[in-house]
Amino acid sequence: MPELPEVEIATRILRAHAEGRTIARLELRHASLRRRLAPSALRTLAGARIVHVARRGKQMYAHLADGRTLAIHFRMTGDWRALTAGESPAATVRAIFHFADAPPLALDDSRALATITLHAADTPPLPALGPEADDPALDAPTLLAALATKRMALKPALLDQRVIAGIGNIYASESLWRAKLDPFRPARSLARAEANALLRAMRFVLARALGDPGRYATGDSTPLDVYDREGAPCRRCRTPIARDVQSGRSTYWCPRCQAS
DNA sequence: ACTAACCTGGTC
DNA sequence: GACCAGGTTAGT
Repeated sequence: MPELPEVEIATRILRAHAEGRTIARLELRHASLRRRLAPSALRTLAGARIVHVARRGKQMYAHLADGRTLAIHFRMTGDWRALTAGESPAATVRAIFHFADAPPLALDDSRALATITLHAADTPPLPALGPEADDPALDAPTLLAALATKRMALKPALLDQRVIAGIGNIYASESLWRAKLDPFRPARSLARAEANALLRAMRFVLARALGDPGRYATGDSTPLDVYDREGAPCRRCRTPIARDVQSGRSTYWCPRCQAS
């Protein structure tokens, strides 16, 4: 489930439930989470107040009143689930925020790959991330400069969070289709007009997904143009959509519209 | 620059 | 039973 639009919605859920609240206890129900947050660190969270919830790329941050930061990353399958007091959580619930002054909030993550990490006040959380796709300071020359440092093909380069934070496997393919760019071209081969088209395409597909009320919950959602559509006709030219693997990830594209 | 690893669950 | 999955990182 989680690519950037889903993480943005999830961040809003976390904010609504946790911002301004005091943590009574963070319960970790999976060994992989306990490995990253030792019991001693976990204990220091009792009584901590969450003053601000933010998102950077696919990462959620809960900033604590004492200056520390809890970083939550869903990775492949996470989602928040509000629990009613006393409700017994599903087997796929890997962590539960118990609040002193609000109902509990559970991290439901079937694959158990999500991470929760705690960062000291003077330690900036986690890896260097590139600009957000919607950052007004991000323009074609900036994108070109980031891509110029890469030797790999365009599509895997877009998955590097240092280029643009938040672009995942689905929207990398979707953006390249919309911009009519060949995913296999060297990342450094883009012309400025192409970088501009790519930037606009990324902003369009992300905004469309974020505005789609059916995308996060179950039910109808805007159909994707290429992702998971191998063999189906291209919505522009009817050519069958192709699938290949780049850097171990599926790439979907139209061999005709996206030929270089 | 690719592969394995981290994990579980759904689908063929 | 085998293969696939929206992410990231460590190792080769």
